[in-house]
Amino acid sequence: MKKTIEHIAQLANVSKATVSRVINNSPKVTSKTRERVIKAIKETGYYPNVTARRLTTNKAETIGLIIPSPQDKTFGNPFYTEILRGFTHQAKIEGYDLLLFINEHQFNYSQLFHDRRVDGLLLVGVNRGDKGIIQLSENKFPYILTGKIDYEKANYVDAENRKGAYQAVTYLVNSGHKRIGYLGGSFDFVFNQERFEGYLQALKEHNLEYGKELTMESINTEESGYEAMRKLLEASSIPTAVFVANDLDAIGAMKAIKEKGLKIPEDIAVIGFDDIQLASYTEPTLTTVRQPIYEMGTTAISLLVQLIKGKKEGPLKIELPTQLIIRESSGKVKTKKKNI
Amino acid sequence: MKKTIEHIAQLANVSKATVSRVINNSPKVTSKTRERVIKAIKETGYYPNVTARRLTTNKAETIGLIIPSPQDKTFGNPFYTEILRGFTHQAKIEGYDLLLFINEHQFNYSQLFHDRRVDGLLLVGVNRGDKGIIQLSENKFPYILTGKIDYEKANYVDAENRKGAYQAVTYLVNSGHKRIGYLGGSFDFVFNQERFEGYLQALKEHNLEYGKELTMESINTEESGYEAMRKLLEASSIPTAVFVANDLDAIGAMKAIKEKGLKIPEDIAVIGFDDIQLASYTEPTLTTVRQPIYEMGTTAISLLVQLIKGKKEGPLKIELPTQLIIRESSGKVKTKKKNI
DNA sequence: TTGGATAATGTAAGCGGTTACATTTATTAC
DNA sequence: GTAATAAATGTAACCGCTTACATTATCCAA
Repeated sequence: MKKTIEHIAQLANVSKATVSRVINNSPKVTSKTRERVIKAIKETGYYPNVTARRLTTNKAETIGLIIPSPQDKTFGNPFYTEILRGFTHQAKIEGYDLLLFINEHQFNYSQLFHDRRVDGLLLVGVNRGDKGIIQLSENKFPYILTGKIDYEKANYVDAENRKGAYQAVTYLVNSGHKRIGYLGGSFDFVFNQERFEGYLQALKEHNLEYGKELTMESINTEESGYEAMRKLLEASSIPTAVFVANDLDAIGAMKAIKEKGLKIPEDIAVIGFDDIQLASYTEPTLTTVRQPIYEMGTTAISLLVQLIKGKKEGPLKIELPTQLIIRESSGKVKTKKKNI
Repeated sequence: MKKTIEHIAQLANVSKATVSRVINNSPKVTSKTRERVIKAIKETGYYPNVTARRLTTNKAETIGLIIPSPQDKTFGNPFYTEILRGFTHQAKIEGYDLLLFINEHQFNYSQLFHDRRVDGLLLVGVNRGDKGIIQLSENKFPYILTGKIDYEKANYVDAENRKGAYQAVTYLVNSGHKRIGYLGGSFDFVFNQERFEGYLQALKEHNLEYGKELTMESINTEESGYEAMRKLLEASSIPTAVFVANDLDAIGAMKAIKEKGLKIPEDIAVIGFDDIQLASYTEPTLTTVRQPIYEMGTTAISLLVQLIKGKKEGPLKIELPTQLIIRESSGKVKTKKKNI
């Protein structure tokens, strides 16, 4: 038996409109009739058809979540799982459904708005040069990014990448390190550049040397971190500490260091970025810059909903603070053999 | 300017019905009129309103994806990320949207059908005693689980857990191990029990000892694997090999073993289960039983769509084969000092 | 040329809600 | 008790599509 608002109306001996009012908690319904309607609803096990509601109200009640293509190795990063937790949690609170999409084959974001599939878009891991975002902005489609891109009008929630990196490297400097390497992801993502800039800034402020031979690119997987570190270790003069712009690379890097027979942190200190769960279980445990990933997720949803409802206007730019979590992989620089 | 099928009809000088036929590739439209309509659609940048279509056709064109609660530590497991890849990929192919839900506060699955929010449900990481599933089955709601539960009519896609575990342990036996430990997750999940049973079966077939002191429970996180292994190592007589029912626990276990000053695989061999990406980057690299996680994802979606379309009927029970991936963490048993 | 069959197109109802506006009922003031 | 006013409820149009059925156009045979 199919149940519609009509049936409930008949059962409760009222009009469809009244039933609708009860469902939507309109104040202008007598408690007597309200009870009759509620009784009818309970008896029949009626649930309003969301599709019908969405059609009349012209709202999708839905947020599109765009995640990086599965092809993209970075997708396996625990960062995404964690931020997803924040998204789902907050979306439920705000009463929005979350539609999952993968960003591949130059996926046309705008279409999701045109066919009324979503009210807003949440984009994760977008390339800094992505042109689709400009289109969204120009069409005034509500959207928010997790992470900055090269578009000054973009709405985003990010972490204080530069500051976090700066703090980490400063910590290394204060521990006596003078030759500090850098391993990080492609500048295709702004956060990677910012972390690098934080690293550079810390070096400059302390008049420490910087050179190409101290840095290596990796792509945010254990594998690439491993390879990058191996290359770095081939140089004639290797650093006494290395700041790695994300934890997965850091874990790979630690593997390379240990394989070379070097000790962490005695021979080379390592600091990562992210503070993924795994960071507490490496050997040694990983000192790292914690991003408030979960909170970035909930914040992003809240802001997006405000954009959707017109309670806020873009551009929205939020940066949440990071925190240096000190564990075993960082340490004071090894005192050189005193061969004066 | 809002665009509806009406506008296109006027522009192309045809009726709404004809436009609808063109959109839905109905064969009964002259190529002349079809072209006129297509031209009008292109000119206006018209996209059909999916909500309206869904209301008339009474289809949500949507699959609900239920993932374990964020509270649940296991959610961070790379297993989920990987299976998600399979889901999104296949859902796109089949033309279904994927709605993301989290399974918490005794979430009422059935409601999603009643309010026509979804056409089917895909449930990941469901507890073996979950009663909600019975309700789904009895209501003939299309759904599919990844992983068996205690309900013989349940539809599921799983891996050959027992067989995989059996192969792994048999491999250890063939490498000369006689005292083989087991570390695995709670029997709240059937796959854990099956893996344990595979372990037991292999022991029995080779007349090897088995005892409580050889096994320890963990919960599929590095942390718990670490703790469980530590406890196991406190026993008076420790195993020469340990089969760990999932990779994250195995990684934690390896940490505990190394911390104790023991070598892998010389002192204790370790075999995991899953073959997550990380398994290739541990030290030593982890021998493990590979599940076809991605394929489990695509298979689950395909089957679910067939259930939705009435092309198949439950119960549907699929088990995909596993494969033993041999890396460094397993090895021949250390030859005892020959004190005959 | 005509008529019957067939293909193309149009008409209009319906999907299940919401809501502006109309109508009825209750409340209050005198 | 009645009129004026406010509150509760009802009526009916509408959201933007799909589709059964009706109508018109096209084609072919006789």
